Amino acid sequence: MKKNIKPTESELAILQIFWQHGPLSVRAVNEMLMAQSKEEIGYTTTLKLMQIMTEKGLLERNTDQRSHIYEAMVKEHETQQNLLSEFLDTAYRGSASTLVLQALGHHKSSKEELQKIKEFILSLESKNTKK
Amino acid sequence: MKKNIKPTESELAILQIFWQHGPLSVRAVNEMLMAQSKEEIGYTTTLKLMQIMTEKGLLERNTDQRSHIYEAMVKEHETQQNLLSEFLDTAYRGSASTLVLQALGHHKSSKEELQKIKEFILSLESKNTKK
DNA sequence: CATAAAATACGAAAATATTCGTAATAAACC
DNA sequence: GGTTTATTACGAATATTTTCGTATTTTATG
Repeated sequence: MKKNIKPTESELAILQIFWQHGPLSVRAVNEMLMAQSKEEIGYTTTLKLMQIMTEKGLLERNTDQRSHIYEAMVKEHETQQNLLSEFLDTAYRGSASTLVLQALGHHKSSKEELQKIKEFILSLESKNTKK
Repeated sequence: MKKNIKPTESELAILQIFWQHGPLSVRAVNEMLMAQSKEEIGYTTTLKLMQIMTEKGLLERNTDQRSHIYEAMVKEHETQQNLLSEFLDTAYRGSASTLVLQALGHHKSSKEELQKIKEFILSLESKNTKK
């Protein structure tokens, strides 16, 4: 039975780093966070966050080495899906099509991406008619 | 120059009520919040939130009547757009197409909605080729 | 106009999230 | 092995959000 733990904003920023780079030490995560935000972030701040995330089950740590190595315990796709469901409900009252239209309208997608979306819609439609 | 005020979760819930029902008193909002959450919410809790929202410019109040009437000062569409941009960045690292595919995949849309989305994509594509 | 009923004002408690200082620990190096 | 250096542990300060108690104000009503 999976819990639907919702990461906070800071936690999500850290998860993104793990999803992109795989297992990392606190120092590595801290440096990457600073690199992307261009702000000073205390090392112990990052450490504490990662410890809390480990308690929550968002991360797991390996203490074999001197500097502990953490890795994400939740999948990017599943986490996005959970966040999306909530976002859809709170911001769009559940209307996925409104969200989709706005996302397409204001955020550029490449020709290939549009093509992929179109194909997906077609596959959804054929599934419906076949039924 | 528009400020990009980001409503908190509770504030968004209140905005949703205004967007759906137009100008309302504190009591009315409080009752609607309780109706949808099935939980007891103190009247002064809702009042305080609405006062804060007024300070932030999210709401405006009319004090003509005994019980003040509030209304939303931000548009649903624009607020959604702001929230969407941030959500896209933090949860999807900016990939609108990934979000769109997930939204279509996990959240049902009607035949008509899918049709509308398809047409919108076609219009985007023709704009590209014409250019 | 005195009283009761209903609303707003205000401040602060409670809950949650973020940040960091300092102590303790480990291990690297002379 | 003692000293330096880097890391983790821990607790608390700060900030933000949410909740509510109590005082004050306003209006309705007898």
